[in-house]
Parts: sequence; structure tokens; C-alpha cells
Amino acid sequence: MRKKTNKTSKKNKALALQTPKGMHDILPQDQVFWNRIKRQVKEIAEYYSFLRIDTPILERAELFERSLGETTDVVEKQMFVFKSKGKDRLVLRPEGTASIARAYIQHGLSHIAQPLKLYYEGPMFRYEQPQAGRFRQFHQAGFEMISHDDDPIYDAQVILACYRAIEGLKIKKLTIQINTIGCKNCRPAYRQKLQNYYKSRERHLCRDCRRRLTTNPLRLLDCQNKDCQDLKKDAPIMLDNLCGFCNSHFKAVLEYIEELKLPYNLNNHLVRGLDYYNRTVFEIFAEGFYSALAGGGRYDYLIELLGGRHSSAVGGAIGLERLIEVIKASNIIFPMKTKNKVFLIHIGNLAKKKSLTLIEELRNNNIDILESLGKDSLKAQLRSADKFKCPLALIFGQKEAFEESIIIRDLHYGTQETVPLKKMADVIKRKLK
RNA sequence: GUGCCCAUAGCUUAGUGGUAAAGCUUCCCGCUGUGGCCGGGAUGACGAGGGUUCAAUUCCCUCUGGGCACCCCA
Repeated sequence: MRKKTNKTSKKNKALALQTPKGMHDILPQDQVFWNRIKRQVKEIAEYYSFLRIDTPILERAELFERSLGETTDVVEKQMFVFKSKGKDRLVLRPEGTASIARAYIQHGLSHIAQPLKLYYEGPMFRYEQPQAGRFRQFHQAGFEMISHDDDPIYDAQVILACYRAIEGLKIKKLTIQINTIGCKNCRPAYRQKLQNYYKSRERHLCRDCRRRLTTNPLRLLDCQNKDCQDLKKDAPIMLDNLCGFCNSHFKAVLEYIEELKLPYNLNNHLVRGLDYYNRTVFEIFAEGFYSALAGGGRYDYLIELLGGRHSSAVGGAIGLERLIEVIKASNIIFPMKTKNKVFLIHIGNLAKKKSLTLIEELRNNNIDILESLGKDSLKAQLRSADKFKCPLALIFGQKEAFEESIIIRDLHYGTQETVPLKKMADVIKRKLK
């Protein structure tokens, strides 16, 4: 028998208040990373003239079912779907591109200057088992280019934006994995060819691959199983089976990437799990890091698929948590811009009360103040000032309050002087220099 | 969804079938209105539920959460 303590109910309460699985608080100590990354994305976007767009976190379920493909893992088992009070089936968005396409159609964005360059950043949700670099709520920043034409230079520009954004965070040794998966004209033929190749060798395949053979044969190229890898060597590759248009498109993309001198790796086995991709697909990796920091590709059919007029598009998304993981693992430090704050110390009730208006006065003079008005002990306040590494402390007591003066103490040298309140701001500014 | 590992204070870790120790952190004190160093003290934990047992933080099961892998993806 176990005795029940009233501690138990407290515990249960605390348990109920945990974050849901795979979802995390971003604590003050980590904000420096987030701020830096968001700033970086914004800078790159603005330099290359991508316009900011924000779409709702909730979308109708049909949007993703139609965009990503009904049989993709994301749609089949990774979406947070629920019924709203009406009859709508809503989803916590699992990715950003479909929403962009939706917004493009909904607001007639095809009528503003093309190509339309958009960027976004925000939380995405996928119901899956958390793992290294994988969470149920995670953040992506993405760049998209939508246009009436499918100029391969757009592919290169999107890849460039993703690359520069990551590179600007001091992450070293990046590589772009790039491939083409053809278009609706040449891919089905290639797919058939690949299927035929493996069909005759089916008994050498691993269990998973046998299943994939019908569901997603392109995926076979990605298998880690040794026997499958051996078979892969002689398997037909997309590159040899492209139609003329896809071939010249891809060639041009590679030429642009080379012109930019970006490190890339032609990866014949790179395929992506979302149905809307065609032609160029890419992922960006940092050396020694297991999963892609960014990924994307071309999606020329998506907008039409969603009911819009035919528009070509290409986009890429960066995984922000993965970025932070690399940054932390590489011991990259982002220096915090530490403002020199001045610590205000009060002694006695009168001074405490007057401190409130004193702070307002200092604010008007653009002097940053730190205080701990809740502490009345002088020692405690000085300790705080020290902890926050303030260069100066202002000591304001009963005597000073009457005399309309204040003590300005240099915490580094331990020297101090009493100055009239009228001159306070000037003296502080001088000393801070 | 499947498999393996894990769960002691805010953090990092000890330890035990008879309810737990330390370092760091936080807070207070070290005589009148002066900080850092130092010294003293305080707060604070066995994830939850059930089972076995005289007795469970310890053994068993379930759940929850974490880690890793598969699948897939950022």
C-alpha cells in the first residue's frame, strides 16, 4: 500500500503544464541565437529583394493534401489535423510553400511584377517522433520565387539566398547537394525504367525497398542497405533520361551555380519526399552534420494544381533549429551587443519613491538604467550592479534626495563623486565615454 | 508508427529495499550609507500511476517526457 501525499496533486499539475512532446520553449539564454538567425535571414532577403510574407499557422487540410500529395508521409501521418467548431478540417501547417502558393492565387499576386520573390519565417508542425534535429514544432525560413517563366537563373538565385543565409552565420564547410528529378514528361518514363531495372532484381532487395518499388521507386536510390547500394551502381539515373527541356534547364542551373563559385555536389540519388517538386532539387549540408540544413526545389505545377493559372516557381527552406544545433556544436559565438547600463541604487523610502521619476528622467536622456528597486539593502544592490557588470552606479539616498544631488560611482575604479541632479545626465554621459 | 537507451534540486552529478549528498546557481547575513574575493546560512529533488514488499527513490509493469535509430524530413 502506498500512502498518498498531497504532494501528488501538485506534481500532477506540474506534469500537465509541460510542453507537448517535441515542442520547446525558447528561453532567454537562447534568444541570442534566434535573434541573430532571424536578422541574418532578413538581411539576405532584403539584399536580394525578397518581400516578406506571413501566412496563418492554420490552414485548411485540403491545401496540404493536394499540394504535398495524399500518399506522402507528411500528409498521411505527420499532420496535426483537427475539426474546428464549424465543419472545417484545419491543420497546423507542416511547411511553408503550399501556403505561399495559396496566397499567390488568393490575392492575385501574379499581377505584380514577376518574378515575385517572397520570404517567410515561422513555426511549422509535424507529428513525428522527435529525434536529432527533428521536432514537432520547428522553425523554417524560406525563399520562394514565382514567375510566369521558368528561367533556370531563378533556381540558382534561390539556392544562393539559402546558401548565403547559412554562410553568414559563420557556419563553415557547406555543400550543396543538387539533382534534377525531371518533369511530368520525362519522369514517368524514367520511373518505369527504374522500376523495370529493379523488378528483375527484386529478390536482392531489402524488405523496405521491395515495398518502395511500387510506392516510391525513386526512393530506392537512397537506401543504405549494402545489397541495395550495390544494385544502385548500375541503376539508370535520371540525368541520362531527361527530356531536352529538363536537360538544358539543369545544365544552365549548374552553370549559374558554378559562376557563383558555390561548392556543389551533383547527387544523382537526391530525391525529395514532397510530390510537388519537379526538375531541380537541392539540399545544403554542413560538414559532419547528419541532416540537411536547408532543402528545396522547383515546383512548376503546384499553383496550377491548386487552381491558379500556370506559374513556375522554385523555393527553398532552412531549418532554424538545425542551424542552432550546428552553431552550438561548432562553438560559434555571437557577441552580444552589451549596452552599458547604469545601475541605480536607492537608500531609504523617500529615495526609493523618487527613483521612479529619476529613471524616467534618465530615459529621456537616453541613458540605460538597471535597478532592483525591490531590494532595499545597499549591499545587495551593489552586488547586483556588480553581477550585471555595470560600469557606473548611481547612489541616491535620503541625503541626496533632499540636496537634489546624486552619487556617481565608478564601479571599476571604485571612485565616486557627488553631483547635482541637474548635471547628472551630462556627467554620466561623459563618464560612459 | 516500430526498436534500443535514459529519468535524483534551476544546472551538472553522487547514493541507498528503511525518503537522500555535493559543486555551480538563486536568496539572506558578515554592526551605522558602499560591490567583486572570502566566510556563514537558507531555499530546493528521487517524472506520474499502479504492482511486489512490513517498508520502494531503489525491483517489476504502464504512462509521460528526453536521447538515438528506422521511416521521412528542415
